[in-house]
Amino acid sequence: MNERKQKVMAAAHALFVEKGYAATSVQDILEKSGISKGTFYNYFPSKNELLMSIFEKINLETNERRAEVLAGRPVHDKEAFVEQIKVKLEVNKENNLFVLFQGVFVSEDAELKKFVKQHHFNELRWTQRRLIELFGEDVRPYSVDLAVTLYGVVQNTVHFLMAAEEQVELNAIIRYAMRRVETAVRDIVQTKDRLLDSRILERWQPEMALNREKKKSVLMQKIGAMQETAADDQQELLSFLQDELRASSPRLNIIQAVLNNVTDREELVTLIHDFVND
Amino acid sequence: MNERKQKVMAAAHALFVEKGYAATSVQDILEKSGISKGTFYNYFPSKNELLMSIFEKINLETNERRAEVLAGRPVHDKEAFVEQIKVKLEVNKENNLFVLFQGVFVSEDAELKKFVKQHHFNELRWTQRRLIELFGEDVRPYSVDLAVTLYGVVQNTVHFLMAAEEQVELNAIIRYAMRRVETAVRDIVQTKDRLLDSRILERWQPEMALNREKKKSVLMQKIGAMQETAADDQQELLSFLQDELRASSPRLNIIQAVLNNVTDREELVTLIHDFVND
DNA sequence: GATTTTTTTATACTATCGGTATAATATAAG
DNA sequence: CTTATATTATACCGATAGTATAAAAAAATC
Repeated sequence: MNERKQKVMAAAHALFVEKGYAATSVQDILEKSGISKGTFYNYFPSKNELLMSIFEKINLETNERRAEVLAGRPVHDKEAFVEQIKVKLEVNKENNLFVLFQGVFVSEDAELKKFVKQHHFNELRWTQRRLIELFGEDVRPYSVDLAVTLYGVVQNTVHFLMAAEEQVELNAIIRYAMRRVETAVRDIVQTKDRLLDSRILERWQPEMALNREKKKSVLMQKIGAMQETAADDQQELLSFLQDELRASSPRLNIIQAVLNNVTDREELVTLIHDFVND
Repeated sequence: MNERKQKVMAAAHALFVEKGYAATSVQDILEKSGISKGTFYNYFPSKNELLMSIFEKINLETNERRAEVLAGRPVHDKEAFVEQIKVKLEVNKENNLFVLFQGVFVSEDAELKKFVKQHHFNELRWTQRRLIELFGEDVRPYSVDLAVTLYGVVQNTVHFLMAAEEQVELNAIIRYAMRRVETAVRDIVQTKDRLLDSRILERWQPEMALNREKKKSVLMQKIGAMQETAADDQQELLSFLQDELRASSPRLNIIQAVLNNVTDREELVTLIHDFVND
């Protein structure tokens, strides 16, 4: 991406975190990044689209950090899960996402609302999947309930402490919530106490799945493009990546290992992380 | 209050619920209520102040409905508690408060933010107190944790279902959350697992207490003013109310009974409800 | 009933907002 | 060198919350 455009995004990002979305005018962004209004609207169709670009960037980074946390550890590692939750909360805090998301709900931009809603659903689906990995298939029927509960307790506690201007000990909060979930799991599995259909989120997936296909396509094209200018030994690595990514369940560790030996891999790493963590 | 002013509030309230706060312009309110801009800014110093007036009115009505629910039932009646929680959620839904509150956080009006924050703390304090009434003094050290948990699970589930455009069965959600809390209570009391200091909200009370003194003063003045134009038999009732309200723990049932025999009691009922439920 | 005071109205105004339009200028590519 | 693209400065649009003001209407006072 254009270096200059990235500079504008960084400036806007800083202003949004500092003053909030609504309180930051386009004029502020122009002055901070030293560009003209024409250039701004050449880069971004609207202020809302700029915000979405920033969200997307944050999201990519979050997924990468979460993948790193889990790397080399079993999926049922509870400590890894706590750390992964923590990553999200840290990102939220660093980027003042709580306030930014609220600004979105106030705006009348339907696309922006949908974007944030989808993001929330993705997070719940991720939590749901991870909880099943943690506690086993027995909890699958209750996985949405548990995800909503965990998410609710953690988020509500954090927001409360922030409103009360108290120190927020993320580790303590997450571990506390996890202890509550563990007790709830035993209780719920035994009494078969279910509130929501665990497949309720699948209805919100198709669009995502399409999106995934698109990402896959972009990824394959990128690898193809790289192959055209690559040396022979690189060719082999890239071909292998293509095959492995096309598999129904790509072996992530192997991909990671191969990726480390690809030159000029920056963009590719980003794309693959995005694809794999979707 | 001015009848005309109330009509404006009702019109604005309807528009806010229908279109949201930010999307409703002052001009919209003028047209719907058929007043001029000058009159509007004579009634309300700003659009934000109008919103606060509406919040306050909603809050009074919520407290009244909650008091009615509990009337004549023991404080440890779990079903009554469920109904009281439901009252709040219904009010939130009817008035689209979730979106309205978010609009507040986006606005840069510090007073408005403070107002909503205080409202949230009051709700938590209320939940905390009721949970102790329900589960006994043993849970007091953990009452904030439990209140935040209950609140978090219920609110998050409701918001999720609304976002997913699913039907929201308030009763089922609240009862589910209560079952989780009951299990958590046993677990927590046994393991002495505490996250937050149960007195954490007391720090946010002094201002409330001042506010309460102010309400008391307004109430006493109102009764005094009514005495000046009242008949002798009314005088006695009003004097009794003053004495009783000054007591450290006013006997609510008796106040209610006496109040029923006061003529022209509308405003008084509102003030007393507000004071008593604070 | 006349006079005074208060409330309401209509209208024009300010400053700011997100976004558009355009003509001139600078930079890069062919 | 020429052409195409990117950037700039600037004026503009419609909508926003809120202010100012003078005239008209309503209410209160004498």
